[in-house]
Amino acid sequence: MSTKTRFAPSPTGYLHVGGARTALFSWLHARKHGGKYVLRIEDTDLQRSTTESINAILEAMTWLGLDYDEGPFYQTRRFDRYNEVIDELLEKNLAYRCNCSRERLDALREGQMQRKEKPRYDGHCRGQLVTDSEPHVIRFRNPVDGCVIIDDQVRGRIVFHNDELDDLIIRRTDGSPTYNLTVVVDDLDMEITDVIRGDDHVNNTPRQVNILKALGKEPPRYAHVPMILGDDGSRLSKRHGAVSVMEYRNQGILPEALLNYLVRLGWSHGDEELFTLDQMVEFFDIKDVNKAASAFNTEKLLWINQHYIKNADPARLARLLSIHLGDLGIDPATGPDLVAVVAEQRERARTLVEMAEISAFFYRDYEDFDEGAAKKHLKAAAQEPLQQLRDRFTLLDDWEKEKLHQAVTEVAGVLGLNMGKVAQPLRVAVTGRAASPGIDITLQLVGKEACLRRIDRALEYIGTRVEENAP
RNA sequence: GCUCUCUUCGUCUAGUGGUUAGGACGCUGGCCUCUCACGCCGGUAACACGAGUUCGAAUCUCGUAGGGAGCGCCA
Repeated sequence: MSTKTRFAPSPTGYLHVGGARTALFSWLHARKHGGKYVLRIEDTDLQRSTTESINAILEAMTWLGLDYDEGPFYQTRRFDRYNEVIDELLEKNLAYRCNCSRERLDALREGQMQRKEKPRYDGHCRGQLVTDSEPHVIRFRNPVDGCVIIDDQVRGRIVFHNDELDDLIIRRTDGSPTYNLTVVVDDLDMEITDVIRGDDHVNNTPRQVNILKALGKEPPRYAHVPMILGDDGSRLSKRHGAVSVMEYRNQGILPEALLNYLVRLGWSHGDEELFTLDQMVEFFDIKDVNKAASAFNTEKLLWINQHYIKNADPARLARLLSIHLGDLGIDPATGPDLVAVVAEQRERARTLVEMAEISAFFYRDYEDFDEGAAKKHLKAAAQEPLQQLRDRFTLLDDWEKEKLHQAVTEVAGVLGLNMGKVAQPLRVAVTGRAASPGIDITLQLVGKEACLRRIDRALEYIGTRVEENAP
């Protein structure tokens, strides 16, 4: 049977990075083996499932580029099928009706807790005759002895003793099927060969295997991948910053960077850090995934993101950047060619948001000088060089970087100053800050008119500052 | 509490009985340089602990400690 994996999120929120990594591993495993990858929405919890969540998850999957071959399937549309299986189990006496009240169940649990036992159903209704006409749930008749052996592809062999397990509910009083039943049926019907999921499901696995055995079916291969922790090693939550995949997009992270970061969390291939999607497919092996949970490190994600920004197609970056410029209220059509700006800025930004921020001055006059930069560079000593630069620039018709570079060099030469003494005040004058791309290309892209205007503004600033400091 | 499980630099990891315990991020010293960044060269820092097994243990075994997950008419 050819390989088939699935990603089965429950639509009770956005897609978070842990889910995304599980999806990536499943996707890679399927692609690696030339198999199929299916998407299934586990929406049987009618209370908590929302269409907004479904859309958010689909959007995130699309953004990441984790395309699926089948689905999305919705469990809520498969209730008839689940009932069919439940009825079959009931008929074969592999399941039974239970009318234990919540009160009895609560009392049972409380007693067990007090006796320091593992809380579980005591099988009270196993031999009881409960009719169809009264309110009841259906429980699976779990084997009482023997054990379940799971040869997990990442955890290795795990053994569970049946006497640790109880008779789980597979159909609620309201007639709806429960998770452990629906996964089993779906994975069976969809012919899933490899179940790759978070390791919070390890303890459910023996129950699912027992249901499978009762149905006379072979279990799939399992691979339980560890969780992702926050920067501080505790469970990942909103207080760690972004956890939603789409939030990373909003913060200017490239999807290939997020995928690359995620694949290296718990998996490695020698000393390699950077992988294209094709390389991931080539080298990935679910058996190489680590067992221990790993902490999400934003610094490293930013480093990887910068790598991809540096190497991305400038035209594509320009398209993405224009969105972030728009967030700043800037229309890139009103200034220099965005692709040219990107070419200069892409090795200076770790995210597209950063790139937008450091590129804003190309499109509009800065609000104020950066305080430290102005203090350091816009002082009396800068007056003369700036004035001379202004004079030369005014006469310059051919506004391109070679000529501009020449002008700056000449002013430095004439005044007997090194380049820094001339270029830095000029940079602060033109960009408002102490850091920017090379001064010549910066001048060229900002444009003659804006440069002259901003130099005047800087000269004015220096003028008032000199006056104030005068005795 | 019970069941399952995890443990190499701050972080992600390589390592499968013999290594100066390697790489990457971060931090840091330097080079380059008109600034920032990129790039390049260097530094920092780890086998949780304790017993075994062995000539030899990060690697095998058993404990201990610490962490995680599960124990729902949630998924």
